Amino acid sequence: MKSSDPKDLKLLKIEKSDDLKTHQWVYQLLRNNLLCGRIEPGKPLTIRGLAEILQVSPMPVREALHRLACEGAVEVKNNRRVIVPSMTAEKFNELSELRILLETHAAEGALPYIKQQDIEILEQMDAKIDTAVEHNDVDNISLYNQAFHRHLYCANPFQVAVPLIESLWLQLGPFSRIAISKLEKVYLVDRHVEALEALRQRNLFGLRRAIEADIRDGIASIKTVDGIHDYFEGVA
Amino acid sequence: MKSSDPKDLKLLKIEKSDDLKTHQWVYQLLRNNLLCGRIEPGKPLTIRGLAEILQVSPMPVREALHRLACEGAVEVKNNRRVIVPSMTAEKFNELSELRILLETHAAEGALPYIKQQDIEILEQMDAKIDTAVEHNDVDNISLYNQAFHRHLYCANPFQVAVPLIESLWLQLGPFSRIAISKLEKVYLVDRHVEALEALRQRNLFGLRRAIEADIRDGIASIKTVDGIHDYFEGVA
DNA sequence: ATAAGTGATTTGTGATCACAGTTTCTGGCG
DNA sequence: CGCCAGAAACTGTGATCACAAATCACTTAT
Repeated sequence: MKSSDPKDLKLLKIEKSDDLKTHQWVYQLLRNNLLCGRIEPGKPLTIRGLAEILQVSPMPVREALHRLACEGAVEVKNNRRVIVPSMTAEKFNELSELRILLETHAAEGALPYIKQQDIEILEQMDAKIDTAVEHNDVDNISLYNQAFHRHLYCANPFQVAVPLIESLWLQLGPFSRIAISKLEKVYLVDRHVEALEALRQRNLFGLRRAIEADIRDGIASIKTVDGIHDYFEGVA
Repeated sequence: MKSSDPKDLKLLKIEKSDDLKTHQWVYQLLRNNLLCGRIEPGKPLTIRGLAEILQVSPMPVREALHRLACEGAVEVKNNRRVIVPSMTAEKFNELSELRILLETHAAEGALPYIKQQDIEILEQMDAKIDTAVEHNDVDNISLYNQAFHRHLYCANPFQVAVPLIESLWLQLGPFSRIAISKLEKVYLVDRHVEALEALRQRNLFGLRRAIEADIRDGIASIKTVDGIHDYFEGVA
């Protein structure tokens, strides 16, 4: 069996709730698997192949793939082949810089709307992250971390940056996951504690600094991976 | 005839080149019409209605609408009705701030890659903008202006911010157009000349300042529109 | 006359089919 | 043994149909 066989995929399934349209279910499922790095860069994805794996008709898969392509999570080649884009060092740096730009801005915009209840929710989320870090549960570290950031930014009811930020996460996801999975142990200074403290004090500059530090820690952590350069561009 | 009739649409058609897929043609057509403000906020769009107007099957229209929804150009309501989102003052300010953030960043990243040839192309584009301004040709002012900015940012081959920026343009487009069309005469200090001068001198800070000034001028120009607040939120 | 109820129409979604372009496999030639 | 042509399989795209949900319009009861 060729390694590029579109059907050679171990997908993390999620249950399909009834109020979810089929194409939304397929989209979220593929999205999760991309963020988890379960679908590696360079992997060709086909509509019919995925439809067979997921036991749905090709139509909802078509829509989900188009949406993911629109968000930059997958790339439609000229040959109309759909693949997970490979990462380059320059692209990685650029995406990281954009994350810092947009997320510090989003945090700043959210600060005035943060209520005590939000802080409590964020504390609970951070606790879940800590637990995941203890267990070295890379999947949940990513998922809970994103949930933490999303809840913070979405406190601003006039938020429009979050979709852009999620697009960045989607593009960084597959690569980050592969890199992080090479780490023996994920160790991070808990910048979320600093962010929470800044939220309580309504300290705008402190919040921006905590968010930026949080993102930069993640980047630095990835860059400590031994032989990280092998994972840029030319992944077989 | 009800004003909300989906078929009551005067769409600006574009010729369909042969190497363009039908759904891409529909997408670009709708995109242009949205940017031109020809489809006003609040207008309901239906798949079958558009398919009949454009004389294509519902399928490519479905894909085009989904893509536009993904980019924030149209909004899919809970009732699965698709409408052009209305603008609020807060959303407008937020989108404008994000434009400044992302575009100054993109300009900075592009500067090292700008060649003499690029500067000449940009000069020609700026001349076309000037001509459009003279003739008060709002359609082309927008189009050429976007082309100018896009060419500048895309000089960086590792560019990843442009899709995000284009999403912002799409969300601002319909509203800006309606606002600008109320102006008797578009008058702007030509910040592009300043940007070009900064490019020649490889002046990073000057370039950022020119881009920011260019965007802020546009915002200020829109805000001079008499009764601008009538066009926020509750457009009939 | 107004408002609630009910049937008819329209909507988006998903499935299936036909088709053109691409890739891949295969068989025959140099 | 290597290489290239041709066929077979596969891919994405677009069209059409069936269906459930939502909307609209008309009727009816108060």
